[in-house]
Amino acid sequence: MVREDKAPGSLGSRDGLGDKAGMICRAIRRAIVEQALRPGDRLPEDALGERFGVSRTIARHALGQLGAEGLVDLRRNRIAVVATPSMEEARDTFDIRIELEGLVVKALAGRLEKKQIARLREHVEAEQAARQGSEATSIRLATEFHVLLAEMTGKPILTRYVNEVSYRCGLTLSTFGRPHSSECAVNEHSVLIDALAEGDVQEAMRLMREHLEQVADRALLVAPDARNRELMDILAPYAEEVASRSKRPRKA
Amino acid sequence: MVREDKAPGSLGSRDGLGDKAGMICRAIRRAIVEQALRPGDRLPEDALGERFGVSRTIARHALGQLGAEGLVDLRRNRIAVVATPSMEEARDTFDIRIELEGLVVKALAGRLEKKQIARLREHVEAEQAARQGSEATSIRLATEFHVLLAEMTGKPILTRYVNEVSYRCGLTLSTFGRPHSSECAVNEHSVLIDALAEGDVQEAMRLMREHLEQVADRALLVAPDARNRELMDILAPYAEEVASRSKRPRKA
DNA sequence: ATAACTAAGAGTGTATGCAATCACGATGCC
DNA sequence: GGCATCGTGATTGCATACACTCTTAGTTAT
Repeated sequence: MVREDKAPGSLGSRDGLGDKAGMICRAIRRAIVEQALRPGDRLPEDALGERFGVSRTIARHALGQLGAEGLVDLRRNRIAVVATPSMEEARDTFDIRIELEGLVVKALAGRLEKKQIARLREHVEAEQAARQGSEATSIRLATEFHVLLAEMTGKPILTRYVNEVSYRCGLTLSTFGRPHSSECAVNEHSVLIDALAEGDVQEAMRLMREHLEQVADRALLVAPDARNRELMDILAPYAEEVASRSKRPRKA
Repeated sequence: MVREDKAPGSLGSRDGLGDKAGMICRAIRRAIVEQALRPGDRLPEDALGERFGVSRTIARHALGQLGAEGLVDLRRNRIAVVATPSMEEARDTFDIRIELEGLVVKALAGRLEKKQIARLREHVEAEQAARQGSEATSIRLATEFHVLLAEMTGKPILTRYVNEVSYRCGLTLSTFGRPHSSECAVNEHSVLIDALAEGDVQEAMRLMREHLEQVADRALLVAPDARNRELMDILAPYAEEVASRSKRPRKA
């Protein structure tokens, strides 16, 4: 045996964590993107460990990773919570996403093999099918479409970053977005594939940018009325009124 | 007291780790960018813990973070080592960096306050001064210039990513770059500040892109002869010849 | 009744211990 | 002499234990 393993210095499928911590990370990421976990939800180390059948050590390690990815907020001596991106951060994240996925498109346009195109169309079909199913699956599949594209570039670092910002965008959607805001995205995915297959870089770039702008708009423009968490700023005008009733029905 | 803390959902200065793990992370990052730690160098948990006066638990946590950032390679049951980016990953990283720092420039051009400009010029002066000092300091300051720019955008996520790719680029330089390859970068920093101060977005973007392309070229074009690590691909053509001598003088 | 104070419970921060795995030199075989 | 095998030390994977901090409910004083 000549020792060839996989790749010496590449962080191919990141999560260098043993495996168990990686499992927890993946589970939580998925729960977040499917909005089963929502911003502000608590993630106590004990509970996580017990739920996944591991010790607090592992759960803690996993939380550390998720914290580094910006999906959970870690504050000293405080229970970890699912991150609540600010409006500013959200806009920031989408801007970055647009640039990164621009790189993806540039790398892919005209270079997709038939098999890859088929794989993409297959995924879009799954997205179509999911529109009648649970919204959670819809959102997850939409996110995974972008991840899939990134993976096809074969560029590990780019893939990793697209992955990360995509999940963060899912979190943003969860924070600010209205329900069913990912309606028409499926068609946009479809025409994007067309452009990529045809090799029209300019058009593909334009489509991707437009698509992401629209996703961002759908996610961000409806912020004020859609959610009632972190309402510090929304409530500010009413502060005096509220001051009378001192009870706060905070969710368990 | 009304509890206003700092910012609820922002990962301001990341490293959510208690403090000690964050210390280790910062120390190792710095050591890497200063090329005191070089690709492939081993980072055993015990040794780290002892060196920093903490237990293996903390060292391990820190390594986890660095692994997530792609600065160290974490493989199960293996000693952590400083990452050795492949040529492909290196190119990849620089591409991403160019896009991200493009965002920085776009956000900054014409919007810099006098104080900020002064701060930047001050930094460039420090870079100038360091050219006569140790190369380690030069490289670190050059990296920190870009980080400083990113911070001035006030965009936390963008700052975080620029930070990460910048450090990764430092690692790339360490892997492929020739000594003294950051010679003229200082001037490029200086003219970039001019363009930013003047508010010429187009010119600033062009300068930044050109600057980074040149940094990449200096770092990557000299790969074949400068270093003899990870020479799998370089040696491929000579494989038959090499087959005779089976000794491999691997460094301790 | 309200507000400040206090004490118990909950949860994190960190160190340590043990089992499992790996690296590497020693040993034996061809 | 070269090559495979084995055993020991080195190192990681993981769980547990304890100290410290924060939260919160109960309590007392005003």
